[in-house]
Amino acid sequence: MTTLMLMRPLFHPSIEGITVEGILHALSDPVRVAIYTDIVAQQCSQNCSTFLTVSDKTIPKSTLSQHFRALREAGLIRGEWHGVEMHNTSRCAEIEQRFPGLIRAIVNAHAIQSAGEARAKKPVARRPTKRAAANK
Amino acid sequence: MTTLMLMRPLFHPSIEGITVEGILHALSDPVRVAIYTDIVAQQCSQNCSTFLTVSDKTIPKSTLSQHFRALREAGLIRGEWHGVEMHNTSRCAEIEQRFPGLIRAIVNAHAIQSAGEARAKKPVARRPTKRAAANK
DNA sequence: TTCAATAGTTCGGGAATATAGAACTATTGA
DNA sequence: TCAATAGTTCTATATTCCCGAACTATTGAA
Repeated sequence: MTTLMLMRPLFHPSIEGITVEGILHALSDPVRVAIYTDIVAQQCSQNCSTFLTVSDKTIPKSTLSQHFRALREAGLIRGEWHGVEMHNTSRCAEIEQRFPGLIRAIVNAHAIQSAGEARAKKPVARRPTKRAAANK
Repeated sequence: MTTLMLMRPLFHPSIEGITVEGILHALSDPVRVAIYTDIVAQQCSQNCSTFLTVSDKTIPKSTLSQHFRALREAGLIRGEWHGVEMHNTSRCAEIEQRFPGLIRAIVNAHAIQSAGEARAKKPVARRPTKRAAANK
């Protein structure tokens, strides 16, 4: 006799149930924030398997599933089944109502950081210093 | 022969070393965000023992010490020894330069949430509904 | 100088949380 | 009916968090 695995329904918090701590915790993970900013950027919904690799790193799908759950239960995204696949949309309009400016500030800060990292990684995009030119 | 405990110097990240993830993670804890908002509110510095109780809950001082370290190493506060006690000041001006609007949005969101919780807890501050009045 | 008091840190182990492989569910299309 | 696909749940391991106990470091008083 084997214990059965049941597929429980998705949980989404109400607007009042959404907390700042929950949002910050959910977005304090690099994989989750990458997923979330992508979902926000594409107004259209994004499904799980779009993110099997995040910034050149392969994410196991069980881990991905947990990340999506974390985002969902923090109230950041809404997921709904369309046949065998899930459609995810951001709830940023609702959150904007409860916590004005919060999501925008976080997404913006993340963009600034990513831009900085990209600049640091690709020195070709930078005007080389005299010293660097001499070392070449 | 006992292994000795050494008191290593405080670490503070440089501005470039501060990350969004780090900030969000540090502020995703209710105790830490309470400490931080207090330090931001009082421009003057706050020492550890001010926070032995946070929202009617006693926090052990070892735990508090860890929380202060987390805030420090996320780049949110700067701590410096003044004799036997530590003075903590917020680094929000620096962070504002790197991630404009981020801290303000988070502190503001937290204030909104706290106000909502306070309203929910003290029904006297709310105009009672007819139904509530009838049940009285 | 010595010692007690004070403020905070570090250590260690138990609790909670995160990661990821394997097995599973549920839907679709052939 | 069945294989393929998309995602979830289970489980074991790894990491992180919490807090009591022991410790460091400074100050002020005897």
